[in-house]
Amino acid sequence: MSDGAIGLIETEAGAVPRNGERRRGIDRVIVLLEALLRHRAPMRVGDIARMIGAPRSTTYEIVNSLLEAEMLENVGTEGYVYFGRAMHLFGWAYSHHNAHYRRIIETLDRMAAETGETVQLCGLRGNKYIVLDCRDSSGPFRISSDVGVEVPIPWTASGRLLLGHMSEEEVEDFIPPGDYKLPDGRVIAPAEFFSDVALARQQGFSETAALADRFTWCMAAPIRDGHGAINKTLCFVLPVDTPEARRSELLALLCERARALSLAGS
Amino acid sequence: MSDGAIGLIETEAGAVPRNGERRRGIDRVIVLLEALLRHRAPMRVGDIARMIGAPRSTTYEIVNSLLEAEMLENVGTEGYVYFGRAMHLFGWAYSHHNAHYRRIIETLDRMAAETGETVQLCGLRGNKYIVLDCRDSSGPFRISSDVGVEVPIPWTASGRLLLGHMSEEEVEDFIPPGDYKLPDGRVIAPAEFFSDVALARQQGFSETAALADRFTWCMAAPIRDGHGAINKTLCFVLPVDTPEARRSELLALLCERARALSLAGS
DNA sequence: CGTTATTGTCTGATATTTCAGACAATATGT
DNA sequence: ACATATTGTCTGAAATATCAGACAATAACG
Repeated sequence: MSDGAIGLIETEAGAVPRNGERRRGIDRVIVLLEALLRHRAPMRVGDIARMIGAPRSTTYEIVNSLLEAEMLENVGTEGYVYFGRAMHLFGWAYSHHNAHYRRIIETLDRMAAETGETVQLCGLRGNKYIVLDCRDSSGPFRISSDVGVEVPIPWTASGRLLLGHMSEEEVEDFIPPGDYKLPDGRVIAPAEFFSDVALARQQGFSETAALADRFTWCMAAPIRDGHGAINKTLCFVLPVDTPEARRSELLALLCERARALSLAGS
Repeated sequence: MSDGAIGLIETEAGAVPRNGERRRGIDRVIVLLEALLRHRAPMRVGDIARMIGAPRSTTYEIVNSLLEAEMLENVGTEGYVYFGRAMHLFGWAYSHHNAHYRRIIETLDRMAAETGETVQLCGLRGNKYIVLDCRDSSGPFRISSDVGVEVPIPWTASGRLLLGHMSEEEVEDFIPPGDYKLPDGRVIAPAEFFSDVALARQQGFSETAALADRFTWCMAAPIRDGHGAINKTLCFVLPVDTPEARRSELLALLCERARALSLAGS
């Protein structure tokens, strides 16, 4: 095995593929790309095969097709592959076709330039939180987090805002029980989390200090769509020891910019 | 038909699919995504089917799979689809896994901020030129070009640099004859183009004035890889009437930054 | 209103793709 | 040097995904 722990990814649909069962090439491609995204590093074909639970011969076949299309590309000389140039182009097309998204990205750029802090755009993917885009701090204290990696919602300030439209019961059904457990072993009481969500809704912003890790102070403000719903949030990720004066200044900026990006009610 | 001209895309391999012939789902996916990239706007399933030469029933099947994976997403309410969020995440992973590419992007950002001009990163895709990334001018005179769209190499300043490693004969074999014809009908003499390529190699930069269109002055400088080869170029796209003093100042900046991004020889 | 084109969903049959397994050629470890 | 694991490539055969075409339901048009 090349490195790290590589486990079998269970696909949503068929739990245990019975023997003699086959899977469609397209589905293999989808699972493969998602596996690569989670792994966040080039992988070898053999490891990919194990990770997505596909036969090696099939995996070679698929990988070669994707390589030819530049959706994947070879990295290094040891048979490693990772996302290719075509993916960059598709992703670029996605993020620029839509005027609203373009404005958001411009704001992200401007805020990063003005403040020098780490700025993120966040949202949900299923019942997990993900960073959709970010600009890393230019300072020596660089906290960077990976775009697209799924994180339990209760670990995040943004998560508290993004559940604002749900009742306490809905939130309870929505969050997998294990997601209240933090990386350091502490467990957030669900009741406490529900009241955090309510507070975030009332305040119109959310903050967490040293929650998912000991070093960061996160603050999030909602970007509302045309119906007033919160699909995305704008966040600062600061060193936890940032002085209060600086924090409140940044919070005000964050809320102002997020409000400016929100669409008028329909 | 919804809009615009939608022609049949010929796939590289099988010229005319004989009747009774089938195509693999994966290949359909690849052709579909490339078609969507060229079209640069949301499309309806029926139009996609026509464009990629696939049966409608197959196209629905594939599109629905990709929608579920968020590789595509619905746009509007009229059955239009375009690239989805997952593509953004895959593309982001591509462009950040590699330290060199990250440095290039930072340079792009900085140059755009410092000069306010349109800056591009360009490269080849097969025997065509494409813009890999860009930062549009902030000024009122905004010339934007689409990332990922294939353009004949002789239309561009970058193209002249990117062929620098080829002999005159190789260039002749490489460029499709039709690519010497400019959008306005003028035709570049191949001999003239070859000497442009030689000049670009000798100077270490390339400029074109009012070539692909009447309004732009383009200047490109090479980014060299570890072997001294030119894979990518850095460009400014300026209004054609930019004063000479400003142009030479920008050219100097461009060459300096491109050189800084080039990797030391191995 | 009749005519024509489109959309989205189903169906059954067959051409094809996925799959298990074998293979030689390297690596890796003891 | 031996045993073990891995890589990349092929093969034949069985399971099935792709395909043509039909269908009802709208939409577009004169």
